[in-house]
Amino acid sequence: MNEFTNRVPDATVRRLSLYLRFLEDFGRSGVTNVASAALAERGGTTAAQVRKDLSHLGSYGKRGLGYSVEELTRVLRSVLGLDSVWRVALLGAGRIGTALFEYEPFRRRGFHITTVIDNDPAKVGARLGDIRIRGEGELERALCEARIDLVIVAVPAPVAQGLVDRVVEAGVRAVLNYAPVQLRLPEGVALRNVSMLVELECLSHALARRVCHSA
Amino acid sequence: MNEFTNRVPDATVRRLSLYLRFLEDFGRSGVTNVASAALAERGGTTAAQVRKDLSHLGSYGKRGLGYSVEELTRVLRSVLGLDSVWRVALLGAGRIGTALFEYEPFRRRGFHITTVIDNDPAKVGARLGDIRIRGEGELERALCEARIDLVIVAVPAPVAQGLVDRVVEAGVRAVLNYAPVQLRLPEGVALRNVSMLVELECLSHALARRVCHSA
DNA sequence: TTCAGCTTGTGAACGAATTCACAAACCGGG
DNA sequence: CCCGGTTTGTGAATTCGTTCACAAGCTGAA
Repeated sequence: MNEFTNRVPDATVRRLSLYLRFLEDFGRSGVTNVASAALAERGGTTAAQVRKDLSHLGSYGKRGLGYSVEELTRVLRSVLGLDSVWRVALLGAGRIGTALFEYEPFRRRGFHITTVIDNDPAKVGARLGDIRIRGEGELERALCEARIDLVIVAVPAPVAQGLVDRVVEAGVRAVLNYAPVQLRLPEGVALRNVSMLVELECLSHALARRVCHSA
Repeated sequence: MNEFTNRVPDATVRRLSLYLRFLEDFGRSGVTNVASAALAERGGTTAAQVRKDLSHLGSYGKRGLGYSVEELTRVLRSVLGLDSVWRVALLGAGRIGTALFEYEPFRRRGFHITTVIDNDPAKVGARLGDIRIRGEGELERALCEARIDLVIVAVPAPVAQGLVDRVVEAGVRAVLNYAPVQLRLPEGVALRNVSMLVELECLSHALARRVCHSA
């Protein structure tokens, strides 16, 4: 199974991201080989699942031995597109936006936020780290000048769709959305939603049902 | 199909959370009835999906008419456990923790953060909003006094597991984890992970492989 | 070399979630 | 009341993801 013949299922990609983190930990601890069972134990899944996931990428394990931590780390980084730097623009410099901007792991993984946009006149011109916050009017120019690959949306829900339409028009093909709206994008633009509320509400559902059952 | 006979599939619960948001919007716009097709259009899914999802809760639609916005809103709030206030503790008052603390929609939905813990001596005693930040040593006492239902973990990865063990020991049954680790919890405790990195890495995978995913 | 002990890679079985397709139900008008 | 237009609720079919089970392959030791 060649890594270019088949697309990698979505559920698998999410786990690859976890495996990579575990591999980096193993590497730091000086472990050189790791079995599917060890990765599974660490990630709360099963050895069969790990092997099936990795089999989508090709055949990088050695029977009887497991996987080379170094090699598999390299392969995962490549499959996840982490061996180049991605130029990222942040839309919205509010609480969430600022927290994301300052989130160290992003930069460590090669996601460089080089552009920040906010439509609050009080913020335009101010600095976030060493980036000057630019106004909404400069959106297209900023995206183009900085050759942005990916946009993080952290603006209030009502203005998100309008901004994203312009972002897509400007040629950006990947959007990470923190705004609590369902964005509509044309085919060919990758979208990922991170909803603070959805996960919390899943938990409250679990809590509420549990109470019911024990009663 | 009665709402207490069957458990609601996980994938469905996540969508219910979205539907609720749409219903609230519809309600504000004065719409009184809504068809599955309208909810689907708004949520980027299909009418059949919406009906299947809602059928897990019971039979609240009227054929030929659709769903009563008011009634369905009430039902969803109830199923998601949103008609009571949940007492929430926040572990970690760093960038992420602070942003979460100030995230308005949490409070609007009945998630009240009444306790904040941080192990940085410089922060202990300081205030976040009108809450006094308490030290790690007071964890158990604070959880117990405030009768906490749910904990949000926003501490650095290395200390997360240790804290969560104590939280579970203290009787908390739901954990929302923002730390980039895979937490291990006993049966019966609900866990949800929000990973800033996983979603971003899915996008970079899509960009690198020229595969388009939507979510 | 051969053997014992592990561990991978993968077809096949299984299970879960989504989509399809249509009978049943409802409304308003004539 | 009956009919035409509409929309739900749901079995059946399908697609997608996970788990099982085992042959094949590697290592190190004798």
